[in-house]
Amino acid sequence: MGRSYQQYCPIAHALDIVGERWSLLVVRELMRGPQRYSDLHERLPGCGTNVLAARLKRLEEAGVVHRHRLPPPAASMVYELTEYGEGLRRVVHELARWGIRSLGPPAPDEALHPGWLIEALGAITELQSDTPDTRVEFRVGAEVGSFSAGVVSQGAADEPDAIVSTDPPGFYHLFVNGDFEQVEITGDRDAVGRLVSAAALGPPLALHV
Amino acid sequence: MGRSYQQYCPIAHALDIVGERWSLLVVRELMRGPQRYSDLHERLPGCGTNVLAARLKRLEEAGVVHRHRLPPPAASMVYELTEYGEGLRRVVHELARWGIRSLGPPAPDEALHPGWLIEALGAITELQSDTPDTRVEFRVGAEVGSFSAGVVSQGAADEPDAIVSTDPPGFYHLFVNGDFEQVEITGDRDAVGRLVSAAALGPPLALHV
DNA sequence: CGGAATCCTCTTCGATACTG
DNA sequence: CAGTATCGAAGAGGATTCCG
Repeated sequence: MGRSYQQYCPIAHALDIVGERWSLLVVRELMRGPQRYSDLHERLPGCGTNVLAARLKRLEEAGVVHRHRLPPPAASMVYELTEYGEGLRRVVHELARWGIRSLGPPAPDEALHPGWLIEALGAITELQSDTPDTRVEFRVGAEVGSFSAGVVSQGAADEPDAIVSTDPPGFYHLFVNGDFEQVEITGDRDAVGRLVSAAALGPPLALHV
Repeated sequence: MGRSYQQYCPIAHALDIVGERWSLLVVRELMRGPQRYSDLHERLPGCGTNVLAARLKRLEEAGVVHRHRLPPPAASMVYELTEYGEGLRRVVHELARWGIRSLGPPAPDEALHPGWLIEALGAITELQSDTPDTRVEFRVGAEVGSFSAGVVSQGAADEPDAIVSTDPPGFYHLFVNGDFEQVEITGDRDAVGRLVSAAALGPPLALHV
């Protein structure tokens, strides 16, 4: 176990559990669903095997992660978030919403992992219940996801108000800069506008060091 | 600078900025307002002077913190959050909301820092706009704070629907366990109930290691 | 006195190699 | 596949010293 901050404070306590290096990225991976040790290791380049093992053990002790063996024949070990661990989804989404403002757009040829769009939509629209009747479908590169009545789902939308087609940089500029120049919209442009406004990510930062 | 995760991901990027040990606790302190170096050092026991200096430098580079000199005669240096740094408030509050579930109540004689109540109310009621007309005043130990129309403020409330008097453990049990046994309420008990429900912290965890 | 830079020890990280 | 063992490099923590 890492060293505790030794303060009676919910924030310090939370960081005692998930504040060590790699911990929240392990959680990020498990938010995609149960994963095996080697899946995690593969998706976290730079994380030593011993460090990953230590983090998983710590997270399990703290009730964030549950480790269990799959039923035979595929009798391998998988890790998954507990109900308490699922509670970190909001934390991670808020962190993503904050981080995106100083991240900058992806390079046009940046390799994004499959499923990124659905997670991005989830984080962007986290907590937004003020776009109740808006339905928008996003087609970004090879990914398709949609936002409908406050819920994000993979794949095409049913009778969307609008369809947004773009590439990852265009998607970034749409939500971070409110820039509609790099997206192609068919249908109700205002529906997209409402979604972007509701996301309320805040202005981007000039490049930092 | 610490070592980067080297991933194009808003979460990894955010953690590159504030994921190092002590960084988010520095931010927590600055959320109380501008602070001098020695104030921060005093409030972060266990944090070495070199580590604190390094974190502040990193946070300044990243546009999270702004450092400036107070006008004479008190020509000392103060650190404060930038607009971008203020954006971490939601992250920190979500972390607190998550952490509180496994923290357990404070010891009856636990020394809490002045001003804790107002921060606790802020985190607990973060994002809760579904209690528009509720006004509750809290008197917890030496601290007084109030919640009124979605806004938290220090001191007594103007014509509150209810006044809650208790000690810190009672305050904890009220919001985390929904336990009204350890609080004394004058006025509209349901107003307090609505606030507790809206907080929606989730169930507490059994003691973890 | 406030705000660090330096020095030194100890722990943790990250990479590789190895084992049930 | 799922880790443990090992080891050099980097970072944390504590005390002291230096600077304005």
